[in-house]
Amino acid sequence: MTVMTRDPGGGANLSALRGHNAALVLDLLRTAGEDGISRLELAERTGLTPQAVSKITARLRAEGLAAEAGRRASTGGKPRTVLRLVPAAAHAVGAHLDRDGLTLALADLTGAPVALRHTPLALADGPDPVLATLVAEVRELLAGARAPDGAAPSGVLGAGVAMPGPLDHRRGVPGRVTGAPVWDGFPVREALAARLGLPVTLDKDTNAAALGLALRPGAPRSFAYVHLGTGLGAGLVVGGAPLRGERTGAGELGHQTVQLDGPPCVCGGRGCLEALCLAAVARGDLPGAARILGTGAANLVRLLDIDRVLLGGATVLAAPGVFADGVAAVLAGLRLPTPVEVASAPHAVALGAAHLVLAPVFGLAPPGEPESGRGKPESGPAAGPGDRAVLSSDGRTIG
Amino acid sequence: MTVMTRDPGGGANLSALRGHNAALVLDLLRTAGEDGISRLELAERTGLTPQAVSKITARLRAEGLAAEAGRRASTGGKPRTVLRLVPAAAHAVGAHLDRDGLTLALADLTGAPVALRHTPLALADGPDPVLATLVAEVRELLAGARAPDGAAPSGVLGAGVAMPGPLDHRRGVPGRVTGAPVWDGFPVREALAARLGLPVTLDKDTNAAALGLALRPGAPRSFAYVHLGTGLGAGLVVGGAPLRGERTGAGELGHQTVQLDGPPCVCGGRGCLEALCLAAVARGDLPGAARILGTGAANLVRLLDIDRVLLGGATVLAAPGVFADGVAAVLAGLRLPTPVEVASAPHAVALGAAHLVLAPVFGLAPPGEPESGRGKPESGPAAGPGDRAVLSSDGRTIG
DNA sequence: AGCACTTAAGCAACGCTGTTGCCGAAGTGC
DNA sequence: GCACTTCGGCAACAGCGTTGCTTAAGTGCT
Repeated sequence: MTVMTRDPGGGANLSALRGHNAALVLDLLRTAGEDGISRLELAERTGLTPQAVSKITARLRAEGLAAEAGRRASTGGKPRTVLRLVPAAAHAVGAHLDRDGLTLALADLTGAPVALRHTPLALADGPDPVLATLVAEVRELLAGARAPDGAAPSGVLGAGVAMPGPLDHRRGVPGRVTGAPVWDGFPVREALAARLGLPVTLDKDTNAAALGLALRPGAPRSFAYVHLGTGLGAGLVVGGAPLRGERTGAGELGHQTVQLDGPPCVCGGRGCLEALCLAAVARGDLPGAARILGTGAANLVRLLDIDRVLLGGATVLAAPGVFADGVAAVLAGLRLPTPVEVASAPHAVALGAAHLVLAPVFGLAPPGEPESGRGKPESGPAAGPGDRAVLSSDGRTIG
Repeated sequence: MTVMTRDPGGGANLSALRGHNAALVLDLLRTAGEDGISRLELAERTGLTPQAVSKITARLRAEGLAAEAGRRASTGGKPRTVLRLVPAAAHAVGAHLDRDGLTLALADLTGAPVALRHTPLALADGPDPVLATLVAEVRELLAGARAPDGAAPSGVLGAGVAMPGPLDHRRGVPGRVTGAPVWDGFPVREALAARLGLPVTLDKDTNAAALGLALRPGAPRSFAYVHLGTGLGAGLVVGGAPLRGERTGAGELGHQTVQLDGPPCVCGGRGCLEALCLAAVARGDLPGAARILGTGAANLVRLLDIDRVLLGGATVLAAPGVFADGVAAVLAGLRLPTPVEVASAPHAVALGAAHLVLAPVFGLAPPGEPESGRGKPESGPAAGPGDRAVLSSDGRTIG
């Protein structure tokens, strides 16, 4: 029952312990949402003593992250006090940097959108103009999201940036972005962090979307977010956390071979799922495309033993019923009981990108940083280890 | 740097903290192997203070799990004292329950085999005769592995059992074992635990093999163990830990569709990798089988972004060069730099099964138990939470 | 040889964690 | 109005890693 999954280089001191439990409680508060949750429920769910939960929630309340919100009905004694997350206690910027446009979201601590922006933009123009636009747009976003009293949004924890792969989320650097070699190896994370004055996290668009979906209350522990738009990709969530692979390459569903002797693909292979599926779409055969997509989804379900398939992307959203039914039919034909749904959340990627920043607050493994490097301890001279100083309320620095 | 990955229901108290750090140190001692590792290196690798490492290693030495073993060369001051794991401090039984035979291994704390046994056996005979044989064989194994002074092997922590899927590692119950419906739903883990008087962990054969490979020193963080024998399956290791999926079904590589319009398969699909690959083997076309297998491996590498492909199983081992070269050629043709190797470890599954018991000692997530159940805290009335009592030296009970 | 210097590892005091035992607060139900 | 139940905070406590200092055990220059 103890369960702190190991992670090489992850010695735990008291500060880490405190942070771990605080994150755990915060996550339960987040999951409880509007309903809230009582101290005793928190104690039951965490396995901690009620007294420990009292101390932890007292700290969270002092930091402004949680607040009391009414009481439950009595069951014969003193009624339980309900605690809730304070959504406005902190915010995160999410940026979806796509081939033809930039979508920005400002999300509160619960991940709910507070402000949104969209600007056309050509990713192929390269880092300089694109990042300049991004920085300017973020500033506009934050300026436009002032509270009625004119105060800037409190506690901006950082910015999450989602863009098409391939890239390396650990180093925060894109690889050969399709059609835009100018991005290759450009240190996006560092450059943006310096210009925004905020911590920046970079991830692949599908991973960000999947993360956002994974953090919704009631989300299944494992699912695949299958995105069919101008391309085909997937975000894999296994055991509640996105599966990124060693080089952020996981989820490359588009170039799965599903036809050994199929037509050659630009990737060097034959019979790639993306090529076959998009070809069907191009000739107007949406049910055929759905069947092919369903085969890819079935492969995913069987290989990873996941609980659900979520479909998204412009092509799917243009005919959601056709794709949902087509994919579900393929799974049913293989006697796989996995439910299929269309994830129609608007701005899913931009909001998911914001979750890149929010997730660590709730104890979900952050995507960035070495994370193991085998031997590199990066013995922290900077600030006390495991401090949750991220959440002290001075994070509104922007310029 | 804090990094204790979250796990719902996983509140951490001091006892858990202690266990976590002890497991971390034990894992580094294990990884260091014969070379050993000094206290200061342990401190650097864990991020803990040298003094904390001193205390932890003192406890481990008191428990008999670690011992001093010589010193390093001086670098201008007092030479570092080398610490090593004591292999004989604890043991684990590993059982590979295959369709036609039972292989047993007794492994020491490092996972090295101390004793081995093999008996022919028909899995299809069902639980009663098979488990009776298993229990008798385990007793023979332990009796035969006495030290020169006649003492039974110290600290038998439990027994790991690996068998063909499908099954549910959480409940410890097989599903519809191919060709043997008598096993369906039989509580193997509970029944064996009661009859052996030992904790029992159940897992799929490929998962066990992959776990064993993952725990070898120098193993890559992520790899796929692809097993081609009478069937085709895979064990997936991602980030150092086996990926089992929600119902132990992950790794079902055999029924990945790689030929949309291929021949029908018993599973209900068409063009399944297993059917195509085995058909090529049956007609003597091993290079063809290797190419097909390579396509399946390439799909894995791309989907999961893993570091290496390990091949195993009787069919592969009968012509290792052909398969290794064939698979590697397919990957190279797709410009995937992933190395391909043949994992020729004998008794890989039985030893991997022993690792099912050993892994938790080193802080790797154990495969059994609810692990999250969303809300079920199973508040532990039994023994103090997180106690490492497993390793107190009275574990030799067998009757 | 002898001395200064460097590095490793243990001892003692300390701060901070969750835990335990107890008590007041705030309801229900007879 | 009183007994009972349940919630949640206060205070004392045990145990964790940390800090400051001391001792052990080498190297290298004089």
